[in-house]
Amino acid sequence: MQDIVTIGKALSDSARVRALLALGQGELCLCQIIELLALAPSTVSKHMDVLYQAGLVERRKEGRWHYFRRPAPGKGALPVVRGALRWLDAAGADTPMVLEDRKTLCCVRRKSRSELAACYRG
Amino acid sequence: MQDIVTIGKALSDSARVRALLALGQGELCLCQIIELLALAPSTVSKHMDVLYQAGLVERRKEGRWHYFRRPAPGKGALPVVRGALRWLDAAGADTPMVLEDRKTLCCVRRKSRSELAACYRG
DNA sequence: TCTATACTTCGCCAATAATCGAAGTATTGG
DNA sequence: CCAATACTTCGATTATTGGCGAAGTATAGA
Repeated sequence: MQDIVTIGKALSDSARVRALLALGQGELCLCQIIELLALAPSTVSKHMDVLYQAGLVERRKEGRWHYFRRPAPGKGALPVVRGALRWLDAAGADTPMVLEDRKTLCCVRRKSRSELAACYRG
Repeated sequence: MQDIVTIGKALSDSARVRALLALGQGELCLCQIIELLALAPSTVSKHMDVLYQAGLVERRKEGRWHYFRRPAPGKGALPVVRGALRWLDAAGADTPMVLEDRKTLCCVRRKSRSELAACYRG
């Protein structure tokens, strides 16, 4: 019950939903998500923490980079979380925003570290 | 995409989630939902409107009573809505709050019109 | 037609949430 | 050790939301 509301809250903001759907394509570093969403680093960091607290993403730290990914569909995550992600994927499949983000992500993935780090400077 | 966020918002409040899960048991009149949630009529009315705008409930007016129900699982409602309700039912199944509400609802259903209308007076 | 009922809408307030920039922390390459 | 990087946390601001009671609306029964 509290799970449901927490997950509902997590899915009640378009930035978070976009991030989650983008993660459907695979793991991303925070700076890549910042680039995708075009929001301030502190804002994106907070959004990702909301998703993490809800169990919708896992975090991994590699040096100074923080990576986020979906829990593997098969294992680990609570059924309520897996169900939410299944719903999200079905609901988001090939909607205009998702397709656009997918295109943006292709560009983002090609960017170098220093290009991505620009968000912290300017 | 906007659908997802709208549904997410609708599911981000425990009063609305409880109402939706209660409606899984069948149609309810607003005053019954007011009784279940123990909130002011205006508050509950607003909550039900949020659910309605998200497509998660249908409304029916019979005289002065306003009834709410889930869209039939098989037809009408958008797939995104049906998926959300399926997820909700799986996630909410037999959680303590749901079981308690189910018990409360049994009492509520037994109440007379004038007993239910008490919420509008005091 | 008048009154009671069962709502909805409005106006307000308090609490929560989204956003940013600035300051703080951890890591790492020089 | 120092500077730069890649964050996170803090503090402030603004926007949104949840809550209530009071006033408004629609229906029904006397």
